[in-house]
Amino acid sequence: MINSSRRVTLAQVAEHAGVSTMTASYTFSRPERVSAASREKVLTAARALGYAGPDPSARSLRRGKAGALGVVLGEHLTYAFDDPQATAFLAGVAEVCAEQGQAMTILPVTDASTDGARISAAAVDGYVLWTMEDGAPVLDAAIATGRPVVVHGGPPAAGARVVGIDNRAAARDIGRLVFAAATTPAVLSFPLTGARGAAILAGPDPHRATFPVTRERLLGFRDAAGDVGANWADVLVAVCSTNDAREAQTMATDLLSRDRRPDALATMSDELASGALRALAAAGLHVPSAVAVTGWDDADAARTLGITTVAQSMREQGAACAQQALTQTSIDFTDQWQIIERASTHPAGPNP
Amino acid sequence: MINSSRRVTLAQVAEHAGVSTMTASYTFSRPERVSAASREKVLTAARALGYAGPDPSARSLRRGKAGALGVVLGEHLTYAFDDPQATAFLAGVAEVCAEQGQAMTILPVTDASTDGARISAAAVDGYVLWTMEDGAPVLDAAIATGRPVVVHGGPPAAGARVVGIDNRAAARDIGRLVFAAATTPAVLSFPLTGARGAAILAGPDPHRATFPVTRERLLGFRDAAGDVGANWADVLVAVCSTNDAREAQTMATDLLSRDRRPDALATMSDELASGALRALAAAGLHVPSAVAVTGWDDADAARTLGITTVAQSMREQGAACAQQALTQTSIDFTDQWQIIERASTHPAGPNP
DNA sequence: CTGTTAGCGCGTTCAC
DNA sequence: GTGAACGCGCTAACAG
Repeated sequence: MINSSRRVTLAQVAEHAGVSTMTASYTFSRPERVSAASREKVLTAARALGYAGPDPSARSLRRGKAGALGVVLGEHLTYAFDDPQATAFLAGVAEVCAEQGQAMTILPVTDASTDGARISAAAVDGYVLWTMEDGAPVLDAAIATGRPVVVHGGPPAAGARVVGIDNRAAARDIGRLVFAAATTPAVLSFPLTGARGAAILAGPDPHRATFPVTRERLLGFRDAAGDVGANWADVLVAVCSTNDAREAQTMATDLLSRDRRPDALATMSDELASGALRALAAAGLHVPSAVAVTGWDDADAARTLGITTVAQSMREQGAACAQQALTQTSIDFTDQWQIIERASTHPAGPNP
Repeated sequence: MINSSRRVTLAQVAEHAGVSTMTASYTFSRPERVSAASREKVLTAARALGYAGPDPSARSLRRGKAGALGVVLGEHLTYAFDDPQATAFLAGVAEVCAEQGQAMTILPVTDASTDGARISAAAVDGYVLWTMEDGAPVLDAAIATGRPVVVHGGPPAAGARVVGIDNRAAARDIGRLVFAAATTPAVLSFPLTGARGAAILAGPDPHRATFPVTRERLLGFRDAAGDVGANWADVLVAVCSTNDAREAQTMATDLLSRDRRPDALATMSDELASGALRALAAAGLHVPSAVAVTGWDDADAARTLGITTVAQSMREQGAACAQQALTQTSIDFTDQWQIIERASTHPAGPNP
């Protein structure tokens, strides 16, 4: 006997069961507060009427909780799901959501004019943001809702917590390693801004980068170049438009054809480093004796190809972001990174 | 002048602006229906009070729309985000959600006893399900909500649409190709059930598989074995517990050590096929002359390693699922697959 | 273009 | 253990 009308309500179920609405309500939210007999009557009535449980929106309104964590990926979603780092991060977020019984709501970002509205229109209890540019309107929109906001990798903002490693310190450390014996250091970089143009720049001001993570890493590489006595103005920075080995190979090939051929290549990902290795192999240049190379992330490729890299766990960082957004606890990741030395760099000497 | 009280409501904003609640409401949902002057007053008041826009849950309740599509991944979320096919599918779903201005709510599935409740408690307008087992309670829970349900790959269920290719037909086709010159065909399979045990079985009944996609492919391989005159009861099926090349390599090595060494290996993914190729290389067996091999999906690995495979677009299937759940349109994917012949099989002769 | 009325479906509150 | 009112915050439908 299935009720074919618009929608079945709790009140109807209660009436059908011959109990008050509240008894029916308790049957679904706190079954232990209802006598077994009443519970049975309610559940039977629910089945008879095709009632699948309390309406989620009504429940959210009344309780003041949405039961979901909002996740905003700064990149176009296509990129995001293609990027292993991003999916590892999402897996971490998802894990915590599952533990806490929360849904995970991914908020698509498309064009700046409507994004803010979509962010504030989302029925979520907090936000986790990934790869935000400086001054991203989405970040402001999230903060404006008054709900907890955690942003991975920055930028810092009043009303938002930042989770992530100290990219500058890590870049300086690995930069010293790869640049150690070099006379002509160079860098393979992520895009500096959302405009995403590929280009080769000589000693660009790191502050031109509006992606905080990229900026911090450039700053660290610049520190490292200084540490080994190189002049940053002479350091070529090849900016790739995407985190893609093929493009990195092209850019690296270009770098290697320059008059002053680089003899050390610090890159911002193992993916970019893989591309660089291919370019070096094609050019017949030995690694690390002719050119030293480093990556970032300690992805599978780094292990397979023997790339010295910065290890960090995106998955744990994703979990920490979710944790903080959901429970207001605080977890510090600043020092949660580690240099993994492999064959793509000269063995480090004793520390000075 | 920021209001520090609990929560700012539309009515408060309206009062502060000196207009009616409805004028304030229209300012946010249909700005064009409000005079510029009123709109300005409302927006100013909103800013003054720190009002970030209408409460999403209240709006959902009133409108009867959640503005979100629910996505349920049958696997533990960890696996899901690690699997390139799953992320491609999600990217397709996300793309359509973004187009339609809908959020994408991922519903974590953990233990069967509470999953159903979480499904029906989600504030979503429809469901897309991925990798469901026969009789999955989650599927029933989704259908019971009365909202549109689309399930990728099956199982078929009253009240749910199924999207996916004809796996049996595709398996039969590629099976004929790989088994063509074989006397001892064998199969490398996904898990048959959620229990996920690894094992080598001789001619198992395909209906033992409770994952519909796996079942259909086994049926197709069995058809193909019959087509080339092999006795299914003699066909060894190595069931891997995960879609992982390393495990596949182990299982393939085991297969190859058997008395009647297989001379053709049909696998259910390019990942499994990659593992098989490694095992064959290690055993010094030439592909395809000693052993022919096929994969499935046309992933990067298939291109790189020259694996004959079934090409299908998970991304498009994800998009189609979302489209159907959101707009009730219907898209047929049955025939949207294609055999890509590469070096891992003997060239096909003219069709009989 | 603006205002009034009347709930959306539920759960907290406080009685019994 | 159960029930009756009330309102969470908003917007459809209708006047005016």
